[in-house]
Amino acid sequence: MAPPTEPAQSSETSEPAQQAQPSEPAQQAQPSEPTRPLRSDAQRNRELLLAAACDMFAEQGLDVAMADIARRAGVSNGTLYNRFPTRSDLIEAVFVDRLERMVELARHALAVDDPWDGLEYYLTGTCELQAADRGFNEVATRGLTSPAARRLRDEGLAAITELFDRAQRAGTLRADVTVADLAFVVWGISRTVDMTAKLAPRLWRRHLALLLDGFRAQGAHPLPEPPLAAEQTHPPAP
Amino acid sequence: MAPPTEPAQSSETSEPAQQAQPSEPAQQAQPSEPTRPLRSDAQRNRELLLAAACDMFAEQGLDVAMADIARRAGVSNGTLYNRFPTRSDLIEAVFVDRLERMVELARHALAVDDPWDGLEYYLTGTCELQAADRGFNEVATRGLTSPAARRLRDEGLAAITELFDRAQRAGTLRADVTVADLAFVVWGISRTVDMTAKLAPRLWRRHLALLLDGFRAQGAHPLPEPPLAAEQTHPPAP
DNA sequence: CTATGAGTTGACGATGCCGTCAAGTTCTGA
DNA sequence: TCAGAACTTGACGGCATCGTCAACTCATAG
Repeated sequence: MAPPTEPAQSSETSEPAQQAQPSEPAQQAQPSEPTRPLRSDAQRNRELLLAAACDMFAEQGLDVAMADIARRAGVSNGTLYNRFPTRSDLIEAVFVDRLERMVELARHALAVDDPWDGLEYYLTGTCELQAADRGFNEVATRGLTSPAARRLRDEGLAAITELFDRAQRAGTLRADVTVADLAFVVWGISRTVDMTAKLAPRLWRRHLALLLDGFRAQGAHPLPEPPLAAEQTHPPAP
Repeated sequence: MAPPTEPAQSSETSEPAQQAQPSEPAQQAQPSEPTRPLRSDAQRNRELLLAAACDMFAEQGLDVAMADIARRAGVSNGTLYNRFPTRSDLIEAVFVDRLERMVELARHALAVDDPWDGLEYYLTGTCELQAADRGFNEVATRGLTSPAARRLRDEGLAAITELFDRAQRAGTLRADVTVADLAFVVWGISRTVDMTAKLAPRLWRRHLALLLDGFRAQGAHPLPEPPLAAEQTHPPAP
């Protein structure tokens, strides 16, 4: 099977390219808690808010003023707080779909024949998501903490681990790295994207290529520190 | 000549190890502008402020409240603003000495016999400075803009360029990288330091080692993007 | 010793953001 | 159609930070 071509699209424009407006079927149907459905107008407002937040996060980062989001959505700040009591709630709601995309990406990557190409495919795709959306770039480093997000993260992690093992078995990925070391990719590219989004929006690819060469088995030199253990890669429970 | 051993000290403690309290001979003697010397008490306050700022920047980053710095120095906020009208002024004043250290480091590195070792020595030293001081870690990515800082930066750049050329001539550093690509090291490690200073204060060394392996000529794969040109690496004039 | 101006003080107004709530509006089920 | 619950509104109080300024203090030159 040939590598999927998806992550080749030009997604390093500064303008976040109107992506994946969240249109989930409204409030999460937690099996354990039968929350009554939202009233129709409330539901509409919720979607307006998510769309507004998605746009503003993408353009200005996760720290935009809550009131600005409400204004952009065309509702009052009271409504915003009604629907999403904390900023975190809003962030989680906006970015779950992106996590889903990452999981999908990892599974696609497993379908790539050559293990190294698969890994590269996955990382490029992930970084493209980061480069396309300032908000997601921050999310990717800070991490999300909701149970739903954690579940998705674990799913993704499983796929990536497989991706890693495969590439190590093939002898192309150096043997002394762990999935935890992928944090360096996310973190590093994240900063480069921050710094160069305006000036040189494609430069992160160069950073990625260099770092990736450091992950190759060929010519690897011993590493000075043990990897981060058992995924303390991300913040404690909500 | 054997590699100097300086950057081996354990400077990755979270507590910034009381380093290099600024004790410069008071206000900068600009040759063009014969500013009258500060009154003795004012001079003392200036030093108290620099010391306080140095500590607080190191512990809490560059965004600490100005009033907190003044309080820690034992003076009123009015005095702080008197001495340093803007936050930038204060930051520049606090961190010039660190820039000097970086220049020094680069020159030391040139004294190392093996070109690659010299490069590694320089980068490790720089990153140790970043890891030891949250404020400097931010400065290293944002950059300073005062004329004095720019001059120092250019001096350092000259030394590093020589370091680079030497290593490329020796064939250990890959031929398709530029000094501008060192930004990836600073930026990347900067983020890793941010994320792991509490949890795993030495982990950045692993990140550095991986990235450094990517800079080796041996087993280099072609890079997808041209390097950043002529040093737009840093922000516009003050 | 004293006059003078450099330096200090701390209260103050301005700004921006957060999150709440009582009063008003709108949807929905009967 | 209508009652009542769900939802919205926007003004408000609270908080933190910034930078200023008139009144005061103090170092220094003469």
